[in-house]
Amino acid sequence: MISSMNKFEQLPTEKQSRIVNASISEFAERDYETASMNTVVNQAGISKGSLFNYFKTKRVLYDHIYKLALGEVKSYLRKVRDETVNLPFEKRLSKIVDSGVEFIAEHPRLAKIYFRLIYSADSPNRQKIVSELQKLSNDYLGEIIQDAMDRNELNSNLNKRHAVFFMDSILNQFLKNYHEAKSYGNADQFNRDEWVMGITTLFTKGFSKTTKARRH
Amino acid sequence: MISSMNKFEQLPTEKQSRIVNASISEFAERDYETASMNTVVNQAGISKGSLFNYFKTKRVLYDHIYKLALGEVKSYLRKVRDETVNLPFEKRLSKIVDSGVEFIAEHPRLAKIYFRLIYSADSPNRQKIVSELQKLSNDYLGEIIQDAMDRNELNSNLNKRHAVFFMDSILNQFLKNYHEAKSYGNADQFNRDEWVMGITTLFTKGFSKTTKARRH
DNA sequence: ACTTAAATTGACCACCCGGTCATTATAAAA
DNA sequence: TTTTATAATGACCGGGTGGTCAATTTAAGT
Repeated sequence: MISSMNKFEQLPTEKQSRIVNASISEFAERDYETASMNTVVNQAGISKGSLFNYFKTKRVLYDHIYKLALGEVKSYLRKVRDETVNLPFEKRLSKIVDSGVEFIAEHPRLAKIYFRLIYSADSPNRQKIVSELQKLSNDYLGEIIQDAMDRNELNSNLNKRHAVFFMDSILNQFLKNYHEAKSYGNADQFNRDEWVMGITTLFTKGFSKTTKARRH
Repeated sequence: MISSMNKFEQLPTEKQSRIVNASISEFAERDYETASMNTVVNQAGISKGSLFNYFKTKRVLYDHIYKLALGEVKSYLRKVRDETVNLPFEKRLSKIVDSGVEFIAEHPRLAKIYFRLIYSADSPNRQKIVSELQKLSNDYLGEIIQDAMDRNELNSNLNKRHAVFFMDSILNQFLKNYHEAKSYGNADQFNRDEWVMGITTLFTKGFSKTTKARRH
């Protein structure tokens, strides 16, 4: 197999992980334009020439790293999806939030790269990446919402595209805020259970008076 | 009054607006770190020394511009709030979205700066700015939600902090996507009325089966 | 041990940055 | 008109960037 990454992939794994580690740190800390290849080589303990031998340009290195981050996110999502297939919608939602929180705790730097991708992103190829992510989220949340509709937990007439969008907005924004609060050291203000309940309540019942009679 | 902006404010208005214009364009196009003072001076048609005479540093210029952008956004929000005090919640929400769309159409560069602020933001002072914005949104949407609660349009037991957060997430994300779709030339895929209805439906009724009996 | 091939290095390049300041052009005061 | 104060200029500075490549070190082949 003729991979464009050959040079890098044939390196001893220890060296590979030093480089990946340094790159993740740098791209988590600074956005694409301001991230420095010099910082990467210094922290990885290799020479500049070597890095540019393994990755022809900064762009290629960045592509490698963000794909890696996204891969981790995806595998986490897949895992929680598969582990909750039989649970009701509310429990599923709750588990998704939990697993997001867990992911952030375990991979804070990857989370930072992920949020940079979906929110900020003067990253190269932004348009392509964002539309890929929208498809991903659409497939993922779309499936979960469809399941809930099939089980009569959600209104089968709802506009799936809208529902996915709303859910995606809220989940990502919540996790991003949680992540930031955590890195600023005041995550304790978040009562996760309360928030999860809030989200599920919004999605199922909405916020209007439950006893209010509907006209006609 | 001893303003730190004196130098700039005492300039002929025509020159001021050339500088502000160029700065807005640059900070809309590139984020803080990569925005170039050279580009600004060239586009404004003034010398570098002059710009640094009016604004001591890049930071000071940026502060001036983002405050300007935020001021415009705020005045727009205030306007729609005041014009809709007597309308029901759903109509109000609809008008807010409309006015957001209108703002983006009229001030696309300011919108870009605004979204950069709330989403991306490796801007200087990010933490302070973001918390100011959260307070702003909290006051603004909080008031509208409170009004709706007072009129029995929304459940008076709902967690206002949550409701504000959810609404803020969805509104901003919707407008951001709309803005991006527009600048990529495919805004036609957005049926604004449908989306507004979707948002209000979510907020009032939620997405569960409406006929489903509630226990007790 | 000697030769050859491959991997690693870091000085170096052209370019751009934010910011400075001696010099020049402009306007006000005399 | 001449002098003085003020405003505008752009060459220049130190520093950082992504990327290159001749020179050197390391490893492999004989």
